[in-house]
Amino acid sequence: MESIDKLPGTFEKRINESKANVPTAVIKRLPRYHRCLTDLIRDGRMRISSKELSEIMEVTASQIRQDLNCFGGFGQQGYGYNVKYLHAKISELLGVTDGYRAVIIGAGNLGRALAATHMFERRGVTRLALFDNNPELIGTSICGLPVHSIDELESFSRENAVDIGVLTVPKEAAYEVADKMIRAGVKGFWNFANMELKFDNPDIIVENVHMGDSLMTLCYAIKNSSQNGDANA
Amino acid sequence: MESIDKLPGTFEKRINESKANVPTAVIKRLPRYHRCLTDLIRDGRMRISSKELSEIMEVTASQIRQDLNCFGGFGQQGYGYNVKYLHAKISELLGVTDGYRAVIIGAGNLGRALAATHMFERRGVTRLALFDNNPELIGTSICGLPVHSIDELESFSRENAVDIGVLTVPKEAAYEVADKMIRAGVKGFWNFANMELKFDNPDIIVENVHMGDSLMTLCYAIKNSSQNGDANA
DNA sequence: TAGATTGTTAATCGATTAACAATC
DNA sequence: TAGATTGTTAATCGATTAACAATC
Repeated sequence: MESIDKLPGTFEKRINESKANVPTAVIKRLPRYHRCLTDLIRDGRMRISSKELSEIMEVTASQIRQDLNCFGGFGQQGYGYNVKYLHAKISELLGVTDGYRAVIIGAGNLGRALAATHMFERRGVTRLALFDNNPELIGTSICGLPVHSIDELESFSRENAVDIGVLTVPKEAAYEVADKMIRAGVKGFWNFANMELKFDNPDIIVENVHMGDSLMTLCYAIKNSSQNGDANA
Repeated sequence: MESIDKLPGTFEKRINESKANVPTAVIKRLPRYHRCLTDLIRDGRMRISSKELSEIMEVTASQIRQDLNCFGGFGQQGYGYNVKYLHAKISELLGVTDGYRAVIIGAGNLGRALAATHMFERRGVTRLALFDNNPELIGTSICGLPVHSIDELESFSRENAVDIGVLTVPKEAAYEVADKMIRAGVKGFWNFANMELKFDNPDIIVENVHMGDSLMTLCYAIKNSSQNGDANA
């Protein structure tokens, strides 16, 4: 928005471009900026330069300025960035201020662990309920969240305007569960089912989590560290 | 290795290069190849071409051939790739055959969820125990894994040649716990403590997991999907 | 004003894709 | 042998870094 008065001749073009064409690499770095700024606020920092932030985050100052400028001029020449303002802007970009509503499907070990964290609320996401098909769990509550029957998932999602489905179901059940929710207007899935959930409709967003991939990356790095490594190195 | 007889004049150079300089981007794709090949084996497929694999995985055939060739010629011209052989080779690269040994530190909700999965053994990693400082849990067993006191962590790690520490402790405790394990010869950490664990020693490998970042990426994508998106688009 | 630091353009680097010769 | 498909080189594309003019 700031850019409008700076570049009066081209503002129409700039509005359209402001959020479009942001490189994926930049988007994936936003949560880390957000985390880092949260820490800086906690420490009472009021302002920070790209130089200093670059030292904390171990990236280049150039990258920080380039990244932030994908979304507009959040800083001020000669001053740097206002920590709280930048944090607020990035929160906005990441939808923290939109109050998305989520339900967790599957009340197994992972579902329960996700019910127990503060991860959601800390990021502006409200959890409404858990869903499972185990009659012993239905009607109980886990970490303050009611456990409902999967049979009620579609109507519940519709009536409560659920935005996000957190899938901790066995992979065989993932599509069936997701389809119900899509019919009820759910827009995004956080999928822990260890398979690539995918829909033709580009408006349905899926974030597939593969914890095992992360473990394997760790094993690869251990195997190839200088200490261990291949014998012919 | 195969490259030796193909390029007799330059083999010394090639041995050094064979595993060195593999782009990070390639390494991060290996677990997905591994998963996909596991599925193909389950389905009884014997051979596959880069073309067909590219269609299944929705990447280019060129990328698949380029990626695999970072590690040697696993295929055969005019034939493609032998599914089982390729799977075995990638398993080897990822250390699945090395039988790494892990312990989980923290028997809270996440620690328990990790105790319950088959994620580790499926990737050749053996879990030996959980550690916690809650006296009520010490001496019990969770999903077949004994829960020990944190006080025993260092000696246990040394005596049992533990390779990997899975950290599900509060972030304030992460370095203290990790340092103990490093003294005991632990080489790698799978860190869920939601902070960047980092050591000067390049032989200590850390894989920092930030589940919350993944949730935020999902929210960003929902917010910016064509359906919702910014009003001025 | 002078100093600092951004926003932005240009240069570099790395990763992906295309093309094709090698070869099974 | 002819057809298929890899391994590999060259071309393209995207992402990162460097440099500096704009400006607070």
